[in-house]
Amino acid sequence: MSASDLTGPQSGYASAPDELLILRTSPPKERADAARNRSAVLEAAARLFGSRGVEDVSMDAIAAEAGVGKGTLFRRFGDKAGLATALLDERERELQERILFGPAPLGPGQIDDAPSPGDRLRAFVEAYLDYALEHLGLVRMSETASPGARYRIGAYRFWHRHVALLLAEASNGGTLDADAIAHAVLAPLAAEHLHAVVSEHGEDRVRAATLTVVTTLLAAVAA
Amino acid sequence: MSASDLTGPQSGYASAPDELLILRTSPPKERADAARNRSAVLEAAARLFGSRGVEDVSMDAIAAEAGVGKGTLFRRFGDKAGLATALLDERERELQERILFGPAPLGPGQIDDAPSPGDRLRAFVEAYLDYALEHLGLVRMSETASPGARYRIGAYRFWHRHVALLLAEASNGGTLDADAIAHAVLAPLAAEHLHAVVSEHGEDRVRAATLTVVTTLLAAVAA
DNA sequence: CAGCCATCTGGACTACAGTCCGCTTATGTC
DNA sequence: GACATAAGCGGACTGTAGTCCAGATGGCTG
Repeated sequence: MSASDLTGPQSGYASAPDELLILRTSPPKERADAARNRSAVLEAAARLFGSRGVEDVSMDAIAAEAGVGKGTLFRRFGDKAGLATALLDERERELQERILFGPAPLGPGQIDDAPSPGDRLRAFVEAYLDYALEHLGLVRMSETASPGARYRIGAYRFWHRHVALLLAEASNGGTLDADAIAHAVLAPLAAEHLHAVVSEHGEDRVRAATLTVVTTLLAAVAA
Repeated sequence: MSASDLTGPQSGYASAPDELLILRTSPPKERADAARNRSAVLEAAARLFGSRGVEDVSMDAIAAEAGVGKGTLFRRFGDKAGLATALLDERERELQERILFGPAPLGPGQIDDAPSPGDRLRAFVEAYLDYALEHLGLVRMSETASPGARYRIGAYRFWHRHVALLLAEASNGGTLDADAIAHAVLAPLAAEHLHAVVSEHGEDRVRAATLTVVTTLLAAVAA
């Protein structure tokens, strides 16, 4: 679920632009008070996360800061992971659009500068690391606040499909279980993993190591 | 911490046999009542986890079933993750010993049948998957019950060191950041990841995909 | 055996995530 | 403008992880 909340007018839209057309039916209008509360919550959450850390802010505190009841907060965002996801929504969407429509090597580029799938995959890993490391606290909360959250949110499905498609393309007809291998490629991009490893080795080494693994995989797959 | 509790007589012993000698000082004797309670808790926990699932058993329930107070439970095992770790202790230790001292290709073998580091690494991944998939509920609890738990427990350090050593050996003097890459290799072995991917693709595909990634990495590293 | 004290005990207590449901209010209709 | 009704609201409530500390107890020492 990468839409900014669970019940707003955009609810039901798939997270990825390439799926935008699927469910255009009946965008139910959002009531004025609902809209007011929604933005109040998001602003309050951003404020609190900024001043104390993401870890140290309770849902009660957010509700109080926003001046709404707890029930409202939870009905709107489902749980803590959903709230984090909503806050990340814009950044995430932007990255997804660059991947789908942007310039090479991250995006498909133009006909005359089409990048290789391998280049696109490496570019994806770098861009994703930029995104995740910049907002690590939030991403981590969105992935771990409830068990299994990472694999349920729509964004993960998007990354997974993207990686699987590129792997299949790179293998060029080889018998490769692209779906399953894509999960393995995404595993070291989990926020929990990044958090632990970055604090041990620093961002640069983590970036380099992740790229090494992906690059060697691509080399073997293309052969 | 792979010892079976936090305060018992073995506390302070490092988890891996190759570190056993480091801290032999003052194994404080465990009081009889403490020992009784410790095994009561472990038995109660095993019983409850077996009958309901690991997810659906609260610490209160375990304390009640064991006939001890909550304070005792938490002082002994730290938190839910620690309790799970204690329950896994024996199995984990056994695997660690096979790795350090057992027959090839998982262990170092004898002088005349010494396996290659690549073979040992593949054997490790297979053996670890056997272990983790067999006890997935418990392993998952031990890794996720508290945030960052996976990377704090001694067992992870052991697996990491083992993988890093094998990678370094396999690269045969190449300039390889074995420590950082070892983390990336271990990422798809996280219980949370296994849980999600196995329920999507099944054990066989997950095993195959993980081995594919490791194998391609080894091929590139050795070259 | 008596006394001392470190260790251990257990349940009351806090804080937090998440649920529930009776009440309020915005909005479309006549 | 009044009404009907669906949508939304919020705070009381529940269940759980984890903390704390006053008192009990086991095990050493003389």
